[in-house]
Amino acid sequence: MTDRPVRVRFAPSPTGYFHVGGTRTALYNWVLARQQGGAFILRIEDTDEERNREEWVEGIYDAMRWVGLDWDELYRQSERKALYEAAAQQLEASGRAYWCECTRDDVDARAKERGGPPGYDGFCRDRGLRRGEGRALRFRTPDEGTTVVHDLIRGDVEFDNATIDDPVIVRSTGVPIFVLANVVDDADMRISHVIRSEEHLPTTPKHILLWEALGHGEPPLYAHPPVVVNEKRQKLSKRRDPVALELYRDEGYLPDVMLNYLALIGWSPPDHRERFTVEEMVREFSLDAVGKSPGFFDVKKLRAFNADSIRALPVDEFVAAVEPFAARLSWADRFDLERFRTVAPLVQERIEVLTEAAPMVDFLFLDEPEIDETSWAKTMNTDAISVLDAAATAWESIAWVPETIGEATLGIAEQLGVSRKKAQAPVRVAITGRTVGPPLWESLEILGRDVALARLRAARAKLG
RNA sequence: GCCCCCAUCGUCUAGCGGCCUAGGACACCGGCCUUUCACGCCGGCAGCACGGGUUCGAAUCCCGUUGGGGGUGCCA
Repeated sequence: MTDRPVRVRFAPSPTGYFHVGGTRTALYNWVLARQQGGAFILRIEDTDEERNREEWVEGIYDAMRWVGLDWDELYRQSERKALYEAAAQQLEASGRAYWCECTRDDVDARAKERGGPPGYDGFCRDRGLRRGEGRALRFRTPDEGTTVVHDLIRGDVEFDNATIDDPVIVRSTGVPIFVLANVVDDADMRISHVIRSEEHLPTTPKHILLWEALGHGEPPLYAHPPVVVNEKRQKLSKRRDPVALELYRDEGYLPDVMLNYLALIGWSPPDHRERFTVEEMVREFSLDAVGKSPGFFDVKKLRAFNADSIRALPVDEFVAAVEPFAARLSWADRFDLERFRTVAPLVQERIEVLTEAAPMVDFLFLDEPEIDETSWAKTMNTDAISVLDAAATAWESIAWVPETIGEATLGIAEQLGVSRKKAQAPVRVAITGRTVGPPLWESLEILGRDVALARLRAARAKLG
């Protein structure tokens, strides 16, 4: 069984935004396939017609492409219904499945009445019902014995068959349920390893039982990596947590950083490095090195990784990466890529996500700096007037390069008997609008002497 | 309720019986550098959930307790 060719699948359902948790599951699958020279299959599990939407399917493709998880084969379950129907008929014919007309309310009511555990009680098991309106097909699970899940991450997990209810496998509408379609496809696609998140572990015995009932022999190898959780340690939810991968893409996270960080929730390379490329991961990944306990999705650490990677980017790549984000700015028409290129190295080491890049140097592109009120109030005191006047005078005749601009500006401090900080701050606010930003002397050089002097005068005028 | 999983600093983890006085990273707090911010460098805070075993020796193995999570759908 282990010498079967490696064929893995990632099987998302298009019922919402593409999830960071799902990205990690996809990554583990993809890495194993690439490492073993196997196939990575993308299977869209769109059997639930009520909840699926075509735009979510597109979202899956976009997200996978963004992080570079390319697939070798693509399937959609909505196009494979005949296969599931055939499997259902086979199970019915062999007596392993039966039609049931109980509604959810019936099942609940009976459970309550007998005071036992909730769940289906096998009411229609031997009623010999035929297919018909309002009837669903249930799989008859064994009443005795145990089913063992051999899990590559967790070891053997044993389930008592008596605790496994008969699951519905075909809805009364004729549409197959996840468990059926999933097993039929895994068999048909000759999947060797089923790697899916921990939440599926409790239903895995049903998959195995079904697999055997269908006569497929040895089931695939299973591996259930732990779930990714939020700060309250609950499974990330599309509803309450910011988990859409596209959210991170739009905020300016690098795709390789996403993969690196996500891989680290539950796995680390043999030498304990934290930063690695996908190539390195393909080389070193091993399922039995995947941890068992749930991991918190820590955006702060993600940001730190991202900042680090942005800094390490060759300048040209950094500039190219910023361009699409600049295009979304409210002042996008004023943005100039070549001018940005001149400050890019200075910006690069000061941001954590790409969306922060252009706004940090907006004053280089706008006609007038956008004044931050707090910064202004903090710096534009009575000393500021003499500082601004002195700067204007000093700047008139010097060579317009960072070194001399710096010398001249800091010279004001001595001349006026104020601290260097005090001399620099009002000038920075007059020029950039804020107390913090990229190195000022370099910024001034790019801005040019005329514009610089004009901004000094404008600020001076506002002070009266 | 029942079934299943999990348990090392706040967080992600290293550790797979002696190398542990428990290592790294993020976060946080100091300091240095410095035209602001950031980078960089130096330092600090902080953890084996609890109780029993097994063993010469346990963070590591076993049992129990507690805690957390997942499942229990005609969702996936």
